[in-house]
Amino acid sequence: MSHGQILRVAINVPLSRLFDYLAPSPGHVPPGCRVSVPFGRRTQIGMVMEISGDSDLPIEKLKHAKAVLDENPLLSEIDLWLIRFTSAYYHHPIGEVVAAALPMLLRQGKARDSLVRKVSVTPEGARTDLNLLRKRARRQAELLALLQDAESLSFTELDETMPGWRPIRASLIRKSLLEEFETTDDESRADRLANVEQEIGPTLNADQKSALKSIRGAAGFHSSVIDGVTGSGKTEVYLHLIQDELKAGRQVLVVVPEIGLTPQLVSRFRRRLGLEPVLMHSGLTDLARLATWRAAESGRAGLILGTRSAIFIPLKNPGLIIIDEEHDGSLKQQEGLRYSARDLAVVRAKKLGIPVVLGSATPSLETLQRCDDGAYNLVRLPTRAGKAVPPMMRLVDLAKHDAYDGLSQPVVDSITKTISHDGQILIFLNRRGFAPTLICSGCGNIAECTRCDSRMTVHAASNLLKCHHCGAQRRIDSDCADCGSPCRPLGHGTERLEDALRSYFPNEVITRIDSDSTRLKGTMSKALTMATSGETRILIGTQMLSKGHHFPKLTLVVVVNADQGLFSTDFRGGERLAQSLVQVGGRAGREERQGEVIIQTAFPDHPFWSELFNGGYPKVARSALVERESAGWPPFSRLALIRAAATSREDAHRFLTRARKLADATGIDGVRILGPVSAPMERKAGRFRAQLLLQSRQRGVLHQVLTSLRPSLESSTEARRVRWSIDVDPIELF
DNA sequence: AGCACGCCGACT
DNA sequence: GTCGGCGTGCTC
Repeated sequence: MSHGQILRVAINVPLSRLFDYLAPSPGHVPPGCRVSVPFGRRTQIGMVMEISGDSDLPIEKLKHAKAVLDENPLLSEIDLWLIRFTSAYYHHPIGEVVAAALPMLLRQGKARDSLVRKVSVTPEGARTDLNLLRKRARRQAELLALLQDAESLSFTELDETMPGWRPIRASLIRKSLLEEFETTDDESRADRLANVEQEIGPTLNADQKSALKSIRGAAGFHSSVIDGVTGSGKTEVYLHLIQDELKAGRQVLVVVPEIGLTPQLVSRFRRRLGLEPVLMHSGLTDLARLATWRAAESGRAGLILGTRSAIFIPLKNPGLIIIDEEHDGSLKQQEGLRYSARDLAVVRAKKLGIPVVLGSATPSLETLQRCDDGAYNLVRLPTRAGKAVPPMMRLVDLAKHDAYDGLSQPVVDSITKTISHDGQILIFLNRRGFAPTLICSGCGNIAECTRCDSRMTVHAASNLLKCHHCGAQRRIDSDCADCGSPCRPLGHGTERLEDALRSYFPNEVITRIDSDSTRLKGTMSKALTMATSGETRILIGTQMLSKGHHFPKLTLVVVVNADQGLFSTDFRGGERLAQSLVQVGGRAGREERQGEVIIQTAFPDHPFWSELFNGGYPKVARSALVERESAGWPPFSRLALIRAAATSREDAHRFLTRARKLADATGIDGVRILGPVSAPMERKAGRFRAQLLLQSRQRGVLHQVLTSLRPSLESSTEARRVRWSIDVDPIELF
């Protein structure tokens, strides 16, 4: 018996099933359209995933959807397929996957082409001398300056950049210096040609040519990996591939790590391709994200450049997907829907029947293994383009040389020498192990966070103790709460290092770039401008400096302490350390002068070093693969981690014990279950954390277990008292 | 998740 | 006698 069409709708709730509704009125509602539906006591926006002739529920129990929000589907069949795949593969509620795939405004039910109120300068306003205006009306000049630079800005953008601008706008409109207009965002942000002439790139060297040939050679879906050392001209190869697609009228999606999407990269694409790349990243306003999404979906944007969430953007006419820095951890989301943009890129490209290119100077072991398997086509760019030579690396033994305030004498000497040659220096700090703590000189008590199992970090400049795990902060106590003796900082923080450098080199420009020193808006870009122009002599920073920036005079990189990575408990420790050293080392040197990398270590005899120095990253990667195979770690097995956090330790463990029982009860062979165990840092932000690790040689059985586990866990009573998640292919084991 | 219902403790 | 705590159930 037919009941007309039943809409199977995904709703943004943590439940892994669809909800059935009757169409609001007779007529066809295609999948991919949003609907507003009554859900419990409230109204929700949902996505029609499929149409069905019947329902598991009695028809009379079904409600009617209230309205269809889209005339045409927002998502194509293939886009919907990607969402279903993601939900199934990562064992994550489908409604939440839809939410992750859509820009906020679409999630909230806004029209895909909303009218936007904008303001721009009139020709007269463009000519107005700001200095003259500034004398009588400072705020008016400020607003006019913004608009002279930007051409036009929306009301929302101005609300954010210049609070209280609205009354000022009125006076400027009265003077005919500004005008107001309405537009749909797609018109204003089309894939317009930039006002720059298309720049001609350098001639490709033999390696680049053969890489291009090899990638262009195959039609339809194929995965290629460009293994190219820093400076080998990977991006040049991308540019040629992108140009091919643009000429053929197809779109290209380029995904980069969070810190890789720099203005420098964008302007390079703009100059070389002669078009404005459309951007998607966390720094954009909701409206700007919608505009990008819309430009991609409508096909008006040729090149879409974004961070991991861009992997879900619909493309009208897709031609190629590029994942740059494919080894980078930020391509994997670490909360909520824990997906890997790199892995989804490959399945998406396969479904679309288009090529995918993964690029890195330090490919992940997972990717190298798939090259060995023959699943991916590996192309190498083994030499730096032009005349540049790779940097020289050496170790400084911290057992032989005291590193007062983090700097050993050989390092100080090298810095001095580099300065005399007008070179720049980058002091690189691995994130962990560099936090100065507060210790009591009497009883040795160390200041700890009250909500986490961690020590507080001293921030001398603000006179605060901060917890880097939960964000808690408090004033530095001058005396110990227990014994009353005075407290003092212990350990080398970036601040102490900076102080030491300043006393050694008082006449040099020294800039520290990290999340603390650049929290204020604009300081980051100012610091980077100074550094890239060569004005800054010594740069101090963390991982964020190792990618995407080019410092023209940089010839010396100092790695202050690499030892935490050497003895990491995580099986990925060695791979990560090698990647970050090679990446940061790649910043050093230029055509005329060889770069130098100095690494301070207390363990110069550790076998890791001889591998790295004799065979570089490929050697480290090879031997790590051998180790992984014999230990049965990924990529030779598959992992899934079930995490739980609760206000009591017992609740977290009880939930995971239940999960383990359920997993055992499936009777599926070939899955090893470890735990539950408490997380190494058990308490974080006031919650006790524990985890259960599932491991299998075959992906299939692991997923069978998870598939049967998820619904039982969702409805288990133990789940009420915990926050829990499933992490498939975790990269952070703890 | 978000919301209502329901059943036990300290307040006007 | 009520207000409100959060345990339990449910959402087509």
